[in-house]
Amino acid sequence: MVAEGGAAGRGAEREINTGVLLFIPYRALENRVFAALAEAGFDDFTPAQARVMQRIGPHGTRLTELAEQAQVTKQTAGFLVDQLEKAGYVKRVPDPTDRRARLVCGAEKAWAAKEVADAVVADVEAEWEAHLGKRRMTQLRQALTLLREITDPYAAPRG
Amino acid sequence: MVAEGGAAGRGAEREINTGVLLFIPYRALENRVFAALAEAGFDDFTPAQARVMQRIGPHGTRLTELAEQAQVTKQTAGFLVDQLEKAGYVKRVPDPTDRRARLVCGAEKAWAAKEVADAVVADVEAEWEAHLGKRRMTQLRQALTLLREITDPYAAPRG
DNA sequence: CAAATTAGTCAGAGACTCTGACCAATGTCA
DNA sequence: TGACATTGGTCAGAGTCTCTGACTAATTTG
Repeated sequence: MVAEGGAAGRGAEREINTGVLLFIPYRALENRVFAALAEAGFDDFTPAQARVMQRIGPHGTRLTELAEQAQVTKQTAGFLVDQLEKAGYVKRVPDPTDRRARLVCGAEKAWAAKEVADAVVADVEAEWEAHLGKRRMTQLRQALTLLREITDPYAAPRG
Repeated sequence: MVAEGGAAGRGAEREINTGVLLFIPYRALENRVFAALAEAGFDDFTPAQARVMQRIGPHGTRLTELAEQAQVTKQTAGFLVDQLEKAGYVKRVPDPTDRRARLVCGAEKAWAAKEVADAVVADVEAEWEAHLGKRRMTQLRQALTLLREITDPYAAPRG
């Protein structure tokens, strides 16, 4: 994967795997958001839980759908939602259109946390833009959005 | 900004968090590499182990350094290296410069797996380039490399 | 040499994720 | 309508990942 087969060791950044290149800023952003949330008192959920919570739509989302989007099994998603429910971030309500299903909905606490998270993301994006320049930042987002078409099985169909 | 709440709804891709945008292709690439490795018979290690193995330099790397770069504790890194050692992917040799330390070195099996992985990464990058166009792909990598300067605590600082 | 630092291990616990088995509601189709 | 497959979800159990805390041993510092 990474490593630098024949190329020299530490200095040689010429051929860094694009995957790693993507992961590094992702991880940095996640860390920042997480730290800020903890500082704001939202320290009672975990990254795994957050990755599920993030995907809850404004009108609630089914467990199975959350599982697919987060790329975990429905059992895992169920486990994580249980924790989130106990911590007061989400609630489950019956799905009026299907008596088998329930909708996982965000609670007040979740929206409050989202507000904090959104603010940090905005900060970090601003820092990145300052470093890259406005043009390059826009290009970056455009390229990533385009890439999503062929890498995200759950991308909203364009058009 | 604005919580637009529609993040999960199908139409609203206007304000997708840059973090998610980074994560989607990263995950897609990782999945592809992992599937290809499994198909080639390298099915006896896990993603977590791979993330450590990936960071082993050509001349071996200390456990502590692996831990820092992979952003896990040294205990976790040690645990993962134990598994990799049992599976025959790495070996530990004494560090000639420090008798406390040992260097984690890749074994033949690791280089063989790396060859498979590199090939898949090249394939996927080619697909991405085909989708984005050569110019945009280059810009993407440039932007990410630049971003690394402020998001990767282990980036080679000098030029 | 004493003290502080650094490399690494051991032990224990919590968190994450999976497979397999299962139940209940829904959809399909003759 | 009634058998059958599908879909939404849970329960149980196991393996993996990760952390904190406490510890040993070698190195560095003064």
